[in-house]
Formats: sequence, structure tokens, C-alpha cells
Amino acid sequence: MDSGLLDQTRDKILNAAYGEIHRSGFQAASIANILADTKLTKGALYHYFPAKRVLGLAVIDEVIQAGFEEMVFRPLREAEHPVEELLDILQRKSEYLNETTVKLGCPLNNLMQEMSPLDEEFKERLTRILKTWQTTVQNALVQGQRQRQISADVDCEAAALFIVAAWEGCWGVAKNMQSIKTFRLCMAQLRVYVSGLKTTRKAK
Amino acid sequence: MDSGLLDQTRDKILNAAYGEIHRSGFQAASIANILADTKLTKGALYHYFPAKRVLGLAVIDEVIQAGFEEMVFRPLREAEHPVEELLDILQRKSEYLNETTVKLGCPLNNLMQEMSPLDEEFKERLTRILKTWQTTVQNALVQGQRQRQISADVDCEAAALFIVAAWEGCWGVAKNMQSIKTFRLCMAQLRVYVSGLKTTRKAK
DNA sequence: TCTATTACCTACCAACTGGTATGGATGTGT
DNA sequence: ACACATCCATACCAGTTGGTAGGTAATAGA
Repeated sequence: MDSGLLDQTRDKILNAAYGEIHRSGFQAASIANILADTKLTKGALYHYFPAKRVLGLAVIDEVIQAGFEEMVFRPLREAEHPVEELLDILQRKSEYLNETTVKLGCPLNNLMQEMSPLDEEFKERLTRILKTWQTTVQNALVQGQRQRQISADVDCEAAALFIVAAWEGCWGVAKNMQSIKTFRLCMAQLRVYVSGLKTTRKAK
Repeated sequence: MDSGLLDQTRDKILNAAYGEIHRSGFQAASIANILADTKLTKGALYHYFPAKRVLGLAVIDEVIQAGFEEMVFRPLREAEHPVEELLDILQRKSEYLNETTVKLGCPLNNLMQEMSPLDEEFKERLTRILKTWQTTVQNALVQGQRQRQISADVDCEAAALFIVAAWEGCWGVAKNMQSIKTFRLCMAQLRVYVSGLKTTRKAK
């Protein structure tokens, strides 16, 4: 058979699994629900994925990581003025966002919080995405320093880490308050922080 | 019987439940494990708590909220110089912290991420803690403005929200990377942000 | 056309889940 | 001393979980 580019069934399972995991977390994600969504049966699922765990790992690699790559990492890497692009992305992310998105939260963050202490392989793959994220932001800041957009005395590694952390933090509080307004207010402050890196300043 | 101040059995269940929930989350928290920890049986547990859900809510109110009250809210409210106290707390929190603490993450954040979309009552109680947190920080900043420690053009509500969000964000990344060093680096940047509120600055 | 493999379905299972019913032991009020 | 509530243990249950065994239909290769 094909098994090559278009593997509709596998993709359907993958997407349904992503949805279920996003809604309920990995552990509480019910295989029965995934199958109900896809109108498939266990035979199909266990044909493509030998276990629920493997399905979860595939969702991380092929859906979540791919999504970040397209929506955040690539734009940031390819931008000519990465600092502006970073502020742009923060802006865009806080605009395009609906009720359910804010209610369910960031899929990466959700999975990290749930699975990192429980499963080493989950942790590794999720942390890899997080570190790529940090590194990408860090490179943007460094390039910003070269372009005289970011103050020279900024510790880009620490700042990038903090930006990622705060970013996820904004997702978190907005998710709990279930309020888009909260998310926007919070992200606006993050942009204030990033903008603050432009002006020269002293540590304490 | 007593049922008053010292109810050892109930406390034992509550603490064991807190531990289990902290380790595995609420849904995955196994009543069997809690009972194994306490060396009690179901009769005891269901004598004090009519359902697992109620036990979870009790853990939120009587363990988690109480902890925040003692460790964060009260010191912040009672401080004469709340901005210094806030920076102090951020400092203390990043120092006193061991391997397992960073591995398991912030109990409040964990529960919020997991339960807010799933259970309205969980959400309400957790959000209440979060809002108390925000308000407490906000009051500290406002008082700081009165004491001429915080720049007058700071939006204290937004800043407080962001501080809480970033705070939880620091917990989050540190938990996933399972690195105390990461936590400290991240919290240090948060202190930089807070310190930055002292100097006068313009929004964008 | 015969064979082998892929793709998927149906029926089933052991393990575990939260929860309940019952009963015994220990006080407590009268 | 009797009735009664509190505290907790034991045994049990229905429902759900991820996972498996075995079969069928379709397709591919020769």
C-alpha cells in the first residue's frame, strides 16, 4: 500500500488524538473518544500505533512541534528584523484567539505540566520544543543587539528564557480566568518587557 | 467525638491527598494510593469526604490556599515596604527549593491547568486564589507608588497580573527542564522586571 | 491467478477506577 | 446500663480503562 504521503486514516487518528489530548490532557484522553471522533475502531488505531503512549509522542512530534515550527520558529528565524517580528508575533497571538483556544490553553504547556514529571520520553521531547523556542528567541535578541535594537548589556539567554516562561504564564492565567481580555492585558505587559530591552538600563 | 481542632485522621487524609494530587494531578490521583500512604481504608476516607471531588476541593481550600496565605499573601500585606518584600519573596522562593519541588511544580498552577476547563467549581476556587494573589501584588505596587518607589505611570493592575503570570511561568519552565538553575535564572529576570517598575519610563 | 501483506473490524479481557453496603468497635449522653 | 452517634474496616460492585486475538476484505506483487 501507499503508507507514503497521504495516509488519511493515520492523520485522522492523529488529529482526533490531538483534540482529545488538548481537551482532557494525555492521561485522561480516552481512546474510545478518539475512535468515536474518527468513526474508526481499535483495530485501525492499534494498527498504526502500538500503544497510547506512542500515539501521544507522535502527537507531540507531528502536530504540536510542527505547529510551533510554522507559527513561531520559522517566522522568527527568517525575519530580517527579528525583534520587530517577535513583538509582532506576540501581538498576533493575542489577537487571533477565540473562546475555546483560551479555555483549553497552550497544548505544549498543558502536556509539559502534566507529563514531564511522569514520563521521561515525554519530558525530553517537550523540553526539546521548549529549548528550541528559547534558542530561537535568544537568537532573535542577539541579532537585535547586532542591529543596535537591543541594549548591549542584556543577557539574551536569560531574557529569552524569561520571555518564553512569561509567554506560557500568560496562557496559564488566561486559561484559568477563561478570559481573552486577561490574556491580552498580560501579553501587552510582556511586550512592555521586551520593548524595555531596547533602552539602556542597569541591573539593580 | 471531638471533630473540632485536632482531627488527626482527616488531616492525614488531606495531606496524603495533597501529595498524591501534587504528584499525579487530580484525575490521575488514586484513592488507593492515598489510602496506602495513610494506612487507612475507604471507610475512613468516605467517612470524612463524600466523594473524591470534595476531597480535591478541600485540598485546595485547606492546604493550597492556606499555604499561599502564609507564605505569600500575609507577608505581602503586612509589610511596611511591600515592594522590597515582594522582591524578597521572589528571592526567597528561588533559594529555598529542592529537586522534588521543582520537579513537581507549583501545586496551584498544576491544578489550574488540569481542572479549570473541566470543572466549574474547581475553576472558581482556584481562580479565587489567583485573583487574591494578583490583588495582593497590585496593592503592594499601589502602596509602592504612594511611597514613591514605583513609577507613577505604571499600570499596577496589569503589572500585577503579569507578575503573577510570569511567576507561574517560571515554575512551569523549571518544572519541564527539571532544573533549579533554570528556575533561578528565570526568577532573576522577573526581579529585573519588577525593579524596572521603579524607574520612570514611557509605554512604547 | 495464486499468494502475501496491508488495513481495518469485532469481540473479548484483566486491571483498575470511584463508590457503596454492611458491620464492628468505641465512645457519649442520659 | 441502655440507646445512639461517631469512626473506621471489609467486602463487594458496576463502569471504564488500555490492550489483544482473530478474523475479513482489499490490494499488491509474481
